[in-house]
Amino acid sequence: MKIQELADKMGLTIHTIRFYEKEGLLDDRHVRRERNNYRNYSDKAVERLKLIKKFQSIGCSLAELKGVLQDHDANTHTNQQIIDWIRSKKKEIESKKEEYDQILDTLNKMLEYRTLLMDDPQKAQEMLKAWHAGSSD
Amino acid sequence: MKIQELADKMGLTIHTIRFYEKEGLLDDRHVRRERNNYRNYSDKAVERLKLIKKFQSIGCSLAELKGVLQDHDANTHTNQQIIDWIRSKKKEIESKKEEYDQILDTLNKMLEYRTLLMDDPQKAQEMLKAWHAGSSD
DNA sequence: ATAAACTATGAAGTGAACTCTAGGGCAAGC
DNA sequence: GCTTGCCCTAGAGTTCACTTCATAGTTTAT
Repeated sequence: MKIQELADKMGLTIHTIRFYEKEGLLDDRHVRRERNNYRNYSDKAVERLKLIKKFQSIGCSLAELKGVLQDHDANTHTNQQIIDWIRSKKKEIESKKEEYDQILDTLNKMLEYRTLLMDDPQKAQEMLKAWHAGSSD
Repeated sequence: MKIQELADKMGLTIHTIRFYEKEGLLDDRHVRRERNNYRNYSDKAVERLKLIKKFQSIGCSLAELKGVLQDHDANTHTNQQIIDWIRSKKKEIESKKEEYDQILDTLNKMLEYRTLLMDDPQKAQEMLKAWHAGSSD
C-alpha cells in the first residue's frame, strides 16, 4: 500500500504518517521500501495507526504513546502494571472532566443572569450583587 | 502597584502580565508609567486580570478573549448576542466533555478486560473476541 | 558607595503535533 | 516524449501561551 492510499484509509495526511515514522511510532513491520524508495505499508501499519489513534483518543501524547507502544511490542509490563496505568489515566481524564463541569457551571450562571436581564433587570441586578458578595468573584 | 506586587496578587509572573499588555489585553485604564518608566497598575488591572482568568477558565483563547474584552469595553453587543455566544460556548464545552466520556468508556472496558484477565483468562479471551466482532475496533 | 533587588526592552526559545515548502525523482497516459 | 500526478528528503513554518535571555537602567538596603 502506498502512502496516499494509507492516508486516505486512515483519514490522515501523508505528512502525518511520515511524521509518525520519524517519531519512531512505525518500524519495519509497518513500512518497507520498494526499489524506487517509495514506502510500502503492510496491513500491520493500518493496525498500528488504529492503535495510535485509540491511544491518542484516550489522551496520550505522542511521547507517552511511544513508550506505551514500545512496551506493548516488547511485552514489558505485567497485567497489574497495565491496570495501574489505566487507573491513573482514568483519574487524569476524570479531573479534566471536572474542570469542564466547572466551566459549564460558570457558563450556566452567566446565561441565567443574561436571561434574567431580559425579563427582569431588577432581579438580575440582585443576582449580580449576591454573586459578588458570595464568591471570590 | 508595581508589577511584582500585581503578579503576586494574581498568581501570575511579571512576564505573563507584560505579555498580556503586549497582546492588547490591558490598556491605560490598567497600566500607566511612572517618571522612571516603571509600570504602575491600578485596581482596574486586578479586575481586568480576574476577568481574563475567568474567560480563560471557560475555555477562551487569548485571541478570542481579546475580541470579547474589546466588545465588552465598547459595549458592542446586545444581550441577545451575548446569550447566543454563551450558548455556543456551552455547546463547545459539552462536546469536549462527551469526548472525555468516550475516553472513559474505553478505559473502563480496558480495565474490565485486564481485571478479568487476572481472574478468568478464559472469559477475558471471549470478551476480546466479542469486542472485535462487535465494534469497528 | 556599592551591592542586591527590582524594573525595563526586544528578541529568541519552548513544546506539541503537525503542516508546508523547495527541489528533486519516478510512473502512467496520450 | 511530454504532461500530470504521484513519491522522496531535509528542513522551515505554524499555533498557543507563555518563558527565558541579554542587556541595561533604577531603587533600596547596608
